[in-house]
Amino acid sequence: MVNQLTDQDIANHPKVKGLRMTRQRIEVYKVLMNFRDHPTAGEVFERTKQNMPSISLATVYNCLEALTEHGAVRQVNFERESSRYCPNLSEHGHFHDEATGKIIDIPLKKGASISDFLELPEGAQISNLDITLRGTVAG
Amino acid sequence: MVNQLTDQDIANHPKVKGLRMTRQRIEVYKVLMNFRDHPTAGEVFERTKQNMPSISLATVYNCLEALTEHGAVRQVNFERESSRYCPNLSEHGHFHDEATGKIIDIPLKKGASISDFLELPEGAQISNLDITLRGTVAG
DNA sequence: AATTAGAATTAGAATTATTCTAATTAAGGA
DNA sequence: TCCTTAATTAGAATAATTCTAATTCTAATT
Repeated sequence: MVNQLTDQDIANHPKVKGLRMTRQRIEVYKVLMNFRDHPTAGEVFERTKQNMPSISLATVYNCLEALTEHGAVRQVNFERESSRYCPNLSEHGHFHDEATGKIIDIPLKKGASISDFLELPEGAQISNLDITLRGTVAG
Repeated sequence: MVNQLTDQDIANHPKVKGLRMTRQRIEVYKVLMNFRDHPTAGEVFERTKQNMPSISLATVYNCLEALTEHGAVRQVNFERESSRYCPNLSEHGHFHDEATGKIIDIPLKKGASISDFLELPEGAQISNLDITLRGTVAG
């Protein structure tokens, strides 16, 4: 896959404003932005090594943590599999296609509210919502 | 906590019909049914040892797997924390209270459908749905 | 340009939940 | 009771992630 975003685009992206963008963090974020297939830390490591062979796995973990804590990236978990990383920050769920293994983002319907759907306890303040689906897609 | 269900109740529970209920599986299932607080495998191990000191951790894992595969129990995951186990088989989500650490079951509203809420892809067949919330409850 | 203090990176060790292995034991039908 | 199969067990192995401690980098300030 051809990269669409330059290092400058990445380093100046509004989502990373306020985070010190080192060379390594730029590479890691670039991998996530240019291959939006929900890679694991190990996969990100393999991909960043293409451009930056000296990067270490620990650094990839550190960068992913920094990006996640900063809110530039979401960590996605399927059961206890390796965490996966996703630069799509809009509210969305994840559908794991059991036939192909692909993970696809599922947008929330406009205007829909989680409280229309769940019996939330009185006074609940939701800081985080994860919706994970498993199944197949016809076709 | 005082146990409410006897071994006979447990072994003959409709949800485990068709599953060979060994002494160990009875103990494990009893722990889940009598303490409905979403314990980890390690916590189940500690609790079953009270009644059956000879049980091994591997067996607890095996029993939990057998019960889960049989559909008598649900495995619940929060990020990459230890798996937790839940004998509530009705469709529900899980709310993780960040203040108390408690996990509570969140029923789906009657009549609500996931497709009212998410833009599912054409022809999607959902085999499994997980909804996890994190936050706090006033009070 | 040099200094410096704090942060980031690195390699490798450590951790931890879970799974695997191989041997033993138990269950339940013949 | 005997027999076959499945379940249990202890301990080793695995794998993702985190930790440690040393080094290097950054960027602000002199």
